[in-house]
Amino acid sequence: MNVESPKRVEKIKECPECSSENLSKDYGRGEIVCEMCGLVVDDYYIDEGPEWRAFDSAQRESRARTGAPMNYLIHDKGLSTQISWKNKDAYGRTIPHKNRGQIYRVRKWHRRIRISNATERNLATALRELDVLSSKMGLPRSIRECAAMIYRQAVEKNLIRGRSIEIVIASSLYAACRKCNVPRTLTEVAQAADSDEKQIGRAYRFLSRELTLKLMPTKPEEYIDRFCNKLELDRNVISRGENIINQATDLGLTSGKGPTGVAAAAIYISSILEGTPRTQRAIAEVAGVTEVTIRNRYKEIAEEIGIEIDTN
DNA sequence: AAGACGAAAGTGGTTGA
DNA sequence: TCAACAACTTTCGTCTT
Repeated sequence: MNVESPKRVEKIKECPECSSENLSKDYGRGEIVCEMCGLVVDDYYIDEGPEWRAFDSAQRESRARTGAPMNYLIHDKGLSTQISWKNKDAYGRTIPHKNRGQIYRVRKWHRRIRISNATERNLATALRELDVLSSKMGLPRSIRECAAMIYRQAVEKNLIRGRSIEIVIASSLYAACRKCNVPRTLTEVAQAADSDEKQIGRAYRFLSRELTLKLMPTKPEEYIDRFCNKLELDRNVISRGENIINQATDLGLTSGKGPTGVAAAAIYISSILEGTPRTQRAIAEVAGVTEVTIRNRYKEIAEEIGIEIDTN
């Protein structure tokens, strides 16, 4: 862990350029930006004090640090050492001249073994990228490892050629999330990776076909928990929402429909029924769909299930 | 002013010839 | 490779509270 002190030197209160106090924090990028003149006041904004515990995924996400823990998941698991270029032995004694040739050869081979070929080098940078990306998204270790495995397989099968590491890493991560039943939407991954959603999607489809990842289409209820957390809705809404989705699924209302849209509609209905309504817009935003889609879904569902919704 | 509603046109992806 | 198609989005005007 390349950790320096978590306390930043001092808190910056105003923009040095225009002395405005409207500074906004961009956690995704780790920057503090002045809203008046657009100056990036601090581009290494990471820590804002301790985050003690995270009770759920939303909190973890909002509290997580952006930086990359540097050690695990590095291609050689961070276990490598380098032989120093000083001609000293472990006790600091100078190595006699007659042994220098030997030491030199050892060093040379040691380096060559460590990051020998192109694939290993590729893997090294890729896994570093994976680490950055997944900690940005607040994903647990198990998913990183899953993504790393997928990526390794892709490397072994020579599937990366012609695709950028960035894109393949992002799609491996997306696949891993689905495999572990903690789906993130393609949009979310693309935003965090700061790259093109279409490319990631294409790479993902390619990977899943070539590696036969056999991933089922995502089920709407897997989104409910996370969306509800973001909307600060309690357990009752979540379980009622899941209930609604199950009913809708039994009635065949969900097949062919976008899972996020269905989840959003279920949450909408459920939040109203539980007395803690959220606006369509708010739900649409966290779910990554439009209000119109929510409307269409929830009308279908409400009608079939026989739930009446008063909008008064 | 904010939220919900719905019509109409547009978009990107899948399917089948 | 192309066209048809369904799902979803965008946009915009209207209605309600």
